[in-house]
Amino acid sequence: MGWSTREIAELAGTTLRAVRHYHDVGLLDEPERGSNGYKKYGVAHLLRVLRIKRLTELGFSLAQVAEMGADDEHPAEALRALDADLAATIERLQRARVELGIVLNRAAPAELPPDLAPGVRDLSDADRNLVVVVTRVLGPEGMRTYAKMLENLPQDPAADEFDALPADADEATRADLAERMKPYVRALRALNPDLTEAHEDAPGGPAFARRTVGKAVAELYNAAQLDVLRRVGPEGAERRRDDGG
Amino acid sequence: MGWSTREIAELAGTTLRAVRHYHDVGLLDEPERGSNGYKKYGVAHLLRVLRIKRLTELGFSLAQVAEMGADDEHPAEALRALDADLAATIERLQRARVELGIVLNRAAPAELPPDLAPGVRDLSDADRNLVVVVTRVLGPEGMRTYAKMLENLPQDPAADEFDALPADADEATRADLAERMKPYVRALRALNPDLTEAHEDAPGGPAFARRTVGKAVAELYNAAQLDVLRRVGPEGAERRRDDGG
DNA sequence: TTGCTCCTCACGTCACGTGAGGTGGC
DNA sequence: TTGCTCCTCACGTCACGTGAGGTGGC
Repeated sequence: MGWSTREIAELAGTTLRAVRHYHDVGLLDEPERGSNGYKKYGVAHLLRVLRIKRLTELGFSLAQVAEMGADDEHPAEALRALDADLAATIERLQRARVELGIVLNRAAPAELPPDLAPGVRDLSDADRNLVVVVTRVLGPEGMRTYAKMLENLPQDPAADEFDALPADADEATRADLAERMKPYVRALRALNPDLTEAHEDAPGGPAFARRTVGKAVAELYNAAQLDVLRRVGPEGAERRRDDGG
Repeated sequence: MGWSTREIAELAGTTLRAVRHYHDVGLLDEPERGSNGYKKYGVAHLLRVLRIKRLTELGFSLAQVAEMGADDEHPAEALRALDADLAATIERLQRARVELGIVLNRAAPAELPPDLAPGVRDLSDADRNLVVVVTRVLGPEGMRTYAKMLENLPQDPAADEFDALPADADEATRADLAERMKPYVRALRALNPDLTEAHEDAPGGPAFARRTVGKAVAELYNAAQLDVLRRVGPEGAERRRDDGG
């Protein structure tokens, strides 16, 4: 009579080591031993292990299980808190699945908030990376403005040319490209007059947002591209199609 | 120029220590240092940290992130496997919430499979614990038979008396109670003829199931109750209303 | 000089997993 | 004697958390 450690473990659907761990942390009383030193577990132990297992599967830590004591009463408060946790976790995982779906469809890199994904599909690598950085510094209001812009990007006939511009492109090429991009930038500004204030509610402050985006631009585009941007925008390279400052 | 460790951590929405940990495990290259030894991070680092963070939030381990390499390609296979994992986890958590709801309504102890919960509402503590043990040893077929029995328990007018029977109840009391319980046991057997084979598909074998349930009965009821059970059932105490052997 | 940020060890946490080395009954 | 199960240390794992002690620019 009396179950071995392996037996209660299997009856409870858990492992040898888990049962011993519950002894170690004081969650489970040690049973009597046989003459050979083997533990001999009873029904009370099995019920206890089942209770521990169920509660941990529900998401309680062993410390919380210990606090809840040995009686059969489950404090309603703890249960309700856990239920809220579970609901939040489920929502988080469901959002994760949605994002996974987007990534699987190659619609956007995984680092982007899902609502920005559609507008970003046709951008170059550098542009997409810039979008990722910008989304890290804007506040909620600026984010909305920015997302709206991405959804309504005008056609830029010189976009491919800009993206492919070699770092050592000569002066004439750069000047010509800048001229042909000016109408695009004007159209962009006309379509998105609010863009100028997009950085205003940045959590780190407008100045930090501006510096951060400026640094990203400087690192993501090559020398010739940066020169073209300087010629195109009246206020310097920080103001490409992606920045609101 | 160049972000500090704290800055990329905040830009990426993670912690100082996490960024350093990514260095430690080789997931993130160390950036150049300033003359004071401070690290100076660039946009590529930020993008990398964001990628690591997004992938780990999706449920990948750091080792898996490392395997996926530094490029922007997310192996579709890994993503699909993860998606299946997420779906399973969500289902598990949703089941957990359902069970939480049952426990909150005091309808059953948390250790019971949810579909058995309704029939168990009115049982004594000992009976409920016996049900818990029985559900640990039966196979799927036996479980169905057993659940059906719990849903159709006949009325036992002597149930309260049995549950309250003191361990030192005298001979006359025990004999009388046993006589009055016999019709109940007969009715139970008539309603559930399959119960005799409920242990046949037990995963640990019928013999183990029988021994386990017998041990549980012996521990859950007191001496007088066990004596009554012996008198009531033709085959001994192991055959109370709960056992199918 | 005082604060503040940065740095590098290095041990702690949580819930066990995984041998390492030894014993006891068939 | 060989296998098998049980036992007790005790270190390992994973993704960081948390001080401990020291440095550098304002």
